[in-house]
Amino acid sequence: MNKKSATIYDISHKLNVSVATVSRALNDHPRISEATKELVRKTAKEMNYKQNNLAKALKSGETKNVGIIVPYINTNFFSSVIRGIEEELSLLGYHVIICQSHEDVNIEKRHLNTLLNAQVDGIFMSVSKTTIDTEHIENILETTNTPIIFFDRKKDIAGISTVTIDDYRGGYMATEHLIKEGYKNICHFAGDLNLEIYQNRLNGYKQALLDNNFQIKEDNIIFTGSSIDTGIDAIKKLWDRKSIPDAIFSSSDFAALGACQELKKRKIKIPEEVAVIGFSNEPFTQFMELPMSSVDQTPVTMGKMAGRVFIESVKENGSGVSTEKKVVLAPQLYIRKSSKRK
Amino acid sequence: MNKKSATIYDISHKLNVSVATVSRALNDHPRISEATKELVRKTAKEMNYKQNNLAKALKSGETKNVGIIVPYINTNFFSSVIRGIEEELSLLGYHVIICQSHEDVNIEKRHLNTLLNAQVDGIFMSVSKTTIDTEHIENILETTNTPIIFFDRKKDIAGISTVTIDDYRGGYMATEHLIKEGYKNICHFAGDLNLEIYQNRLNGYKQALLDNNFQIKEDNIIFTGSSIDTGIDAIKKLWDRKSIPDAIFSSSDFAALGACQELKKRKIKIPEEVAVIGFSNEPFTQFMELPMSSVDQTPVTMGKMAGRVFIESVKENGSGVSTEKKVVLAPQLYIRKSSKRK
DNA sequence: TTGTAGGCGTTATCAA
DNA sequence: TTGATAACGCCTACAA
Repeated sequence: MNKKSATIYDISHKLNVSVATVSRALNDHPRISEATKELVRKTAKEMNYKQNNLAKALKSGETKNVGIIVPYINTNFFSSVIRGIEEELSLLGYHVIICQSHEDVNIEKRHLNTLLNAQVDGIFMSVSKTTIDTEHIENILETTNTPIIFFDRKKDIAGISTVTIDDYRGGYMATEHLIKEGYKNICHFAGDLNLEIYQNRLNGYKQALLDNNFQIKEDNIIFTGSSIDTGIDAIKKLWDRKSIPDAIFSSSDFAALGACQELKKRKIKIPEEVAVIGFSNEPFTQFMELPMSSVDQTPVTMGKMAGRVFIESVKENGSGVSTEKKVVLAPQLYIRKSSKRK
Repeated sequence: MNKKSATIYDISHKLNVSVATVSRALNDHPRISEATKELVRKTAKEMNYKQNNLAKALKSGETKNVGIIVPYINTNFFSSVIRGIEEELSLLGYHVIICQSHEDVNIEKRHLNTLLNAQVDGIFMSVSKTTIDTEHIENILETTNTPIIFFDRKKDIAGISTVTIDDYRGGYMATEHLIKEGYKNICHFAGDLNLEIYQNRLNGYKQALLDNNFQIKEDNIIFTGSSIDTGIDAIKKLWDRKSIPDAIFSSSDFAALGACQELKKRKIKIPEEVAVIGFSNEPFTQFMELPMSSVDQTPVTMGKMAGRVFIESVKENGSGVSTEKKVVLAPQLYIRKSSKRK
């Protein structure tokens, strides 16, 4: 009952030629007569022959598979990056293997290991929030030839190429925009500073303030997560004290959304009394009651770039040298009603 | 400069034992002394040995990889289903390979083939809109043992398990809800009827009308796509003629969104003058200016169920018998402001 | 132009 | 308890 697919042996038997001939014919080897090629191809089709990439990979050392590790796949940002990578690489015959770390460094480690065991040709990853130590990653670099490419959430490790957006500039642009709109007391919802992206957004915010002769008030920096609830809590916290901000630059769209909800509840008008601007340009931002300004991360482009960086590193690996690439994409500010007072 | 990872041969050399012993020790074979096991494991770690799953797969015939083909990965629905599948299967040591068909049956075919070449243990798929003929799929069934599982967008093919939601019931529920709210002239935005899901949603809509003594007016069935623009166009078309509906049940959230936008533009009040209800419960629906009612498809659950169906079929395949499963999940109606008149 | 044979890294069978 | 060896399916020197 088991249908085993035909191998080149089966074909060679049927045709009374050697396996080598079959293999070469199937691979369009120049020194095989057109007649045999034709014959082999025809019978291969008849016998429903399918090449076993496993065997080929075992021989060649190339699986034509790459792994991707992200915290969760079902967010607009990560699924869009994956889309970009897949579109860039599937044309070149690569398959894309997806793993979710659930923001847990131990799961991340496990996936890294199983991907390596699966002999992937490369690994794309955005580190989890709990990835503080990076020994497990550096270790791979030292002991294997498998290229690793960080996208978005990177760590500074020599020899690893990265594709990111300029989060600093994103933070700067958002803050500067608020200043130009006349807001005076701008607060920032900062994310987990263990991740560079949030560190950079915060720094951009700070520098924009300084460059415009504003003071940086530590009280105006609230740490939130990337959920609606943390945004709600942040508003509660802010309004419980004296100095109330007139603008919020949030490092997360979801926290910004929570802020909008809580502000509405308190009958505080956006953007008249308080401006709100988020980060990521999640699809929902443009459909909100009050369309929300946000910083776009061009995720599909990021994925495509990451794919290209990988391809280059594969080529280089063949030639011996290997230099890391650091691609930095420009963020794009989408200004909508939530931050336009003028 | 090339770092080649250690094999069991390297270990066997170093320890002066046979490869067989090493292999058995690593696999915790009962008839190997604890001492050698310990020694082997220790040196394996020292030499940074990593099992080559390729070789193992070649031998065993199991790659522990499954393929998933979806139109696009970066939509909430598909990425959530994938999340479910990944979470269910990664625990069992499987990896998940993602392919996008871009709604093109030819790309779908190509992916199907390369996945088969990659020796995946199973294939999950949601067919593309251009998949009319299913010969290429039936062919796989006949010539391989690779189980195929359809989720959401299925085709009726004997021997293929499916996991779907009850779209008929979803359509019925949505329409009935509108009727109970007192709407009298309910129109339907139908999707591509080549896909069963849209056929079923339409049928549910019709039956709900009939069961409540409403007439089915063919004019009230507008064919839209799954984009905002098609929803806008639909409203234009409807309002250009005499009998204007007082409720819209859209088979797509995006078309429903387009409708809301166009209605607002025309100063037509939702839900007082016209009710709107969508399908898919996309994240943006709850954050809209006027939160929109929608039918939830429980995508993560769908993915998990699909994973389980696959596992069962793997077990069965070992035992010889193989019966197809048809899992139908219950849709969930989320009633929000856009359809509550009372 | 075609054939022979070895090897990729494992596991499993048969001996010892 | 361990060892030798064949086999998984393919590719590729080397030979013919």
